Amino acid sequence: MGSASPGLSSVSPSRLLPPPDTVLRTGLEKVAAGAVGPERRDWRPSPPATPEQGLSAFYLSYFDMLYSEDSGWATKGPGASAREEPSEEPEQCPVIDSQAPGGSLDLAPGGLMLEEHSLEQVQSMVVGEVLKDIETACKLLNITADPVDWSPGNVQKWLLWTEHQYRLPPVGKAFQELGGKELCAMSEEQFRQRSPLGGDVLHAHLDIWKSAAWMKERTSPGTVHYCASTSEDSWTDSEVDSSCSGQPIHLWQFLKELLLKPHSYGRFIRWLNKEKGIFKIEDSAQVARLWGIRKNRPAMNYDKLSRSIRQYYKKGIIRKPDISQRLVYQFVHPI
DNA sequence: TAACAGGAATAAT
DNA sequence: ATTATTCCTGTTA
Repeated sequence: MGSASPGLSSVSPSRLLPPPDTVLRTGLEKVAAGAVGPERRDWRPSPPATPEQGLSAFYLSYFDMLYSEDSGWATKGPGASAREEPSEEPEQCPVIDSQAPGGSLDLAPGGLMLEEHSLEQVQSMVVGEVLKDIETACKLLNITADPVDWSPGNVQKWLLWTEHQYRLPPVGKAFQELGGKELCAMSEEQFRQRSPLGGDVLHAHLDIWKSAAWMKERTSPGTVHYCASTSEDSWTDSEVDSSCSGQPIHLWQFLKELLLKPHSYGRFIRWLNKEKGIFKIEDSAQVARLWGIRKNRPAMNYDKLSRSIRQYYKKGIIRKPDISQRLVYQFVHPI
């Protein structure tokens, strides 16, 4: 759990950086507004996989994290460090699934759930989580945090990932050939022109990235950020860095990174037994798609991804668990 | 029907 | 040279 708190305390944007905080917050509000907005819900979730409303899930997922295992001040339940057993429903699902189709997010104006914690606390918490998620996405997509530096290819990756992550309507080629600089220069209106359906929300997301990059530059030009070597959970988060090491990422590294972010990817892949390294791919198509985005392999699918996993058998990196189950694999690991 | 196993050729680095 | 991708045949649940 340790990875969250140091990062947050070091960022603590609410007091340090009033202006960008508000910028980021307005971005979030825009995004959240998109979720509950009146006629925003024409599009259907592109994959039939889960019935989530993309954006509310986005906002909620951060809220959810405030109570999740690796959060700093989270109220730990009775079975705090208990294992994640092979039972159904990963921990974040109840929260996300609980949203009524009407978008009853009880958290913006009234703050119904915030009696015990000040709104500011929560906000800075959310901001911190946003920053962390952006960093994860950077590693995952192999792009820089600052959108201004993006190549057209990076822009496409970001678009694909954002659509996918937040279930936006597909934007297609609307932003083809645009570099990060041009993208950042575009107004919300221009976004809407290019992509009438989700352009505004996309713009809000980009706004968040821009603000985050801005903040990052202000706080720590030479980021050393949180590399807390939380010993508590053994090898799982030890040598997964994957981005600092140079070299193209390996599939097993990629899978571990997804596994490390159950808030974001727990619906696609999750641990069945973290100690033993047993994990299950819940949504093979989505995992393959993410992998394809990461490797710039648009034709990637689970058939091919799984072939790559099978190559690990003889190398002793991944194997099938003793009781073989569909979509379940195990990292062999001598720690 | 989708996941699984693994051979083989090719591509990417 | 290693690793991943692509395509394939055949098997399993």
